[in-house]
Amino acid sequence: MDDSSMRLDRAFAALADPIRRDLVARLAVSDATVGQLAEPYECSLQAISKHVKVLEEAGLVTRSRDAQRRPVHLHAETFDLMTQWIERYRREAEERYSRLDALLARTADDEGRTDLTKDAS
Amino acid sequence: MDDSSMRLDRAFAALADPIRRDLVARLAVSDATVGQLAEPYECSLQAISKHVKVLEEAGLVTRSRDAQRRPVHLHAETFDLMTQWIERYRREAEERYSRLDALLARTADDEGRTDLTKDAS
DNA sequence: CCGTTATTCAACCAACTGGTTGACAACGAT
DNA sequence: ATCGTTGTCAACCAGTTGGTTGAATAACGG
Repeated sequence: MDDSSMRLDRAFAALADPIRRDLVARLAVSDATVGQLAEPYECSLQAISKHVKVLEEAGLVTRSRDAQRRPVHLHAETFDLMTQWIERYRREAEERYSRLDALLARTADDEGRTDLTKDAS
Repeated sequence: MDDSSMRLDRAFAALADPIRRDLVARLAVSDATVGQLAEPYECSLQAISKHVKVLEEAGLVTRSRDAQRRPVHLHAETFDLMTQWIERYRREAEERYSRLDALLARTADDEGRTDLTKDAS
């Protein structure tokens, strides 16, 4: 629904592919064109072009124009968004684990459904 | 190919869905059973059961047994793996951006293909 | 044993994804 | 103007995903 949710959808989906993660890793070293990016892989140039497009629509890279070349650059901002989302819940998970809260996990007092992992009738 | 790559595949793919991210957000507050997790959504319980399975196979949650219930807990470790991956490249992207390295981006001296965004014949 | 609760399995379906090939567009060089 | 380079678009295909429903399993409470 929400816009930042769709951005996260696309960003996570984009990185859920080893080739695209590899592209990101290589772009961290240096900007590159689609042709250069495609070179090391067995697959077609078109396939890589698609991958780059996915990364671009996810906001993970941007592109400029230089003659017929369209160099690709990493775009930090969206990585930041992802980190923030993950870190928020990683921290919770860690804290709850270290406090052994898991054993007393409880909420549910708004509906018929009352107990959680332990009985409480 | 590599094992940690597959883990990242599954983890990123798992979070590329708003329902699953919502499940994670709710599990950060408290552990819960599949039934409790399913309640707020319009869709079937089975669908949520599948979502939880995806999260579990991605290593983002673990489950225990308590009678017929199978409470779900957040598992920090995999979040950590993701953060580390992302942060590594976010940092690069940011540094390169602030140094305006983008303008001089160059590598390629190992093959016939020589120049990048600028000519160098 | 039998019923209830909690959850999963199985089969199916529509939509999406990652790959292919072939044609085409954009630009620079000649 | 035409050619080579660089990249995209379009159509297609196989495999995966997210959802459905209905049946099955697991664990407890009589």
